[in-house]
Amino acid sequence: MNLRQQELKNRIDAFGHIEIADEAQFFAVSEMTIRRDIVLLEKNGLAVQVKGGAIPKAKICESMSSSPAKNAIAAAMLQLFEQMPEVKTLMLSAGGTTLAFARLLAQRSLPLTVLTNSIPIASALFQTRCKVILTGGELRANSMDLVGPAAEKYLADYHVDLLFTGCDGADSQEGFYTSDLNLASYEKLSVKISDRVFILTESAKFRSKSMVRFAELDEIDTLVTDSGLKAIDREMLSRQNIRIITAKSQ
Amino acid sequence: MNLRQQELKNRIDAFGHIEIADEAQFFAVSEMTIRRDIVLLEKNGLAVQVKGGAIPKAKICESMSSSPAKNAIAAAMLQLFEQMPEVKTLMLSAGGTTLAFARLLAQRSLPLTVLTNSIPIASALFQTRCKVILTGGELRANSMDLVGPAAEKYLADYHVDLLFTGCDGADSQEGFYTSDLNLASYEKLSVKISDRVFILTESAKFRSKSMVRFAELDEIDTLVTDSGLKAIDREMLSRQNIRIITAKSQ
DNA sequence: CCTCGCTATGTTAAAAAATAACATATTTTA
DNA sequence: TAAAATATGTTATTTTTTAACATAGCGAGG
Repeated sequence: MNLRQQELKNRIDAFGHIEIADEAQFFAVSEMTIRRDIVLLEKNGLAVQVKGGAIPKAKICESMSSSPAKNAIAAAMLQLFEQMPEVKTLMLSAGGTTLAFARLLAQRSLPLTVLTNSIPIASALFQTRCKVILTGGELRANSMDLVGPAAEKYLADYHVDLLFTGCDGADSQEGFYTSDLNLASYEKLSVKISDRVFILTESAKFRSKSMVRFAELDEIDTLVTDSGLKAIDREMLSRQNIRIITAKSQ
Repeated sequence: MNLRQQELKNRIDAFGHIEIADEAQFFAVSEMTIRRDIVLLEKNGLAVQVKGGAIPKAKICESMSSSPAKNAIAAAMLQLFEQMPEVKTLMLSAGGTTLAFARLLAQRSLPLTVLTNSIPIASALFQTRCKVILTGGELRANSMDLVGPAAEKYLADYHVDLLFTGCDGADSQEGFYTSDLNLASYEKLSVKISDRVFILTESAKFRSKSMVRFAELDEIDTLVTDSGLKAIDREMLSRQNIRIITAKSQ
């Protein structure tokens, strides 16, 4: 990336948005050149091209995209949740499905207290009636979550009515897994401080145990998943008194 | 906002972006109608119009805009900072100028440990070589900062080489002020756990004390400001052994 | 029950912006 | 230094956006 492009990015960040015509004049080059610069910045994920110019690229924060499957699960969870008006405090662990749920929650703007270790979730609930408490901790390298001993120390002082969490792998006899060691330790503690635990996960996560188990079956209250869950898994989980909610695909 | 517009917003959030042609077909209305819906969403700050469609609006997170004055101060600070290679840990308090500094720091991507209570700052330093530690705490209503007893408890365990902070008001005899009571309490503690304190602030903040003092003059090491600082203030501060760095306006 | 005024939507023409293709200049590299 | 690669400018074409006007639906008041 050349100097002009570097500086253009700075200007986009500084001003919040730039216009192609202005920048062409500022740098004394043709509009086409600025256009090409913007396309390059967009390729590198440093800016977003809008009508007459460009704006800064939002990092994962708000822009983490969800899938129809995740939305369906989140919607089913919300429906269930609305039948629990007594719940006042909940905890949302970092994850795509829990983020989808947080976005739905933001639309309702209920007066809840939400504890989370996910910046995207905190961001989604920003400026709603929810009181948002973010655990402290170290920012993970690839997702905007907070983990580490500090986050856990923080958690130890809390108690919540409900925990909503996803998983990276699941097994109908063994329990629920995550692929990150730090995260697993954090999740284990989350389960401990919560009265009831809801797992929100796509059925595809079943039959693939990943690295570390963070919850055994008897710690789980409800599983919310899509219609792809195999009958045998359904049977096994029910036998362990786990309630299964199946989201109807959209 | 009607049902279609509400649902359109959901779809924008869910998919990360939508195309006008697709949505016109999906809702069985003309493209013009979708266009009008998008400009309405944009007016309400719920989405951003891009070339062939729309994307979700990033909340304050990344998009907090900076001014040339703030950038100039941040640039001066960076220059100073680069002459201190021995510094390994620093703390950045929430604020516009400190955010501008964090953005410059992100470009250098130095192997530092940064402690902050600001989500925008954490976000700016995400995926750089900086190790970012976010204090826990309650999300403030109007800016993406973390404050409250939890944040302070968190802070109490730390020690850093340098603190960078802004202020809402300053006085060359009395010290530095902020307008928020919770924030002041947090800032006081920040000053305590830092070896050296740098104040980054526009000269316009002088001669207007705001509500609560968080630092007295003898606690401050260096003031970085623009060329608008009055000679009398400059004199006063120097007499208290405060080093003054003047950013050249851009 | 009608008509006025309001709003939402659709249609079309004009304007603006983005793209693609090619020409020219500039830098790299062998 | 010449050839190749890269960067920039110019123009024509296509796409997207805007603006202006037409139409349809709907409720309030007569």
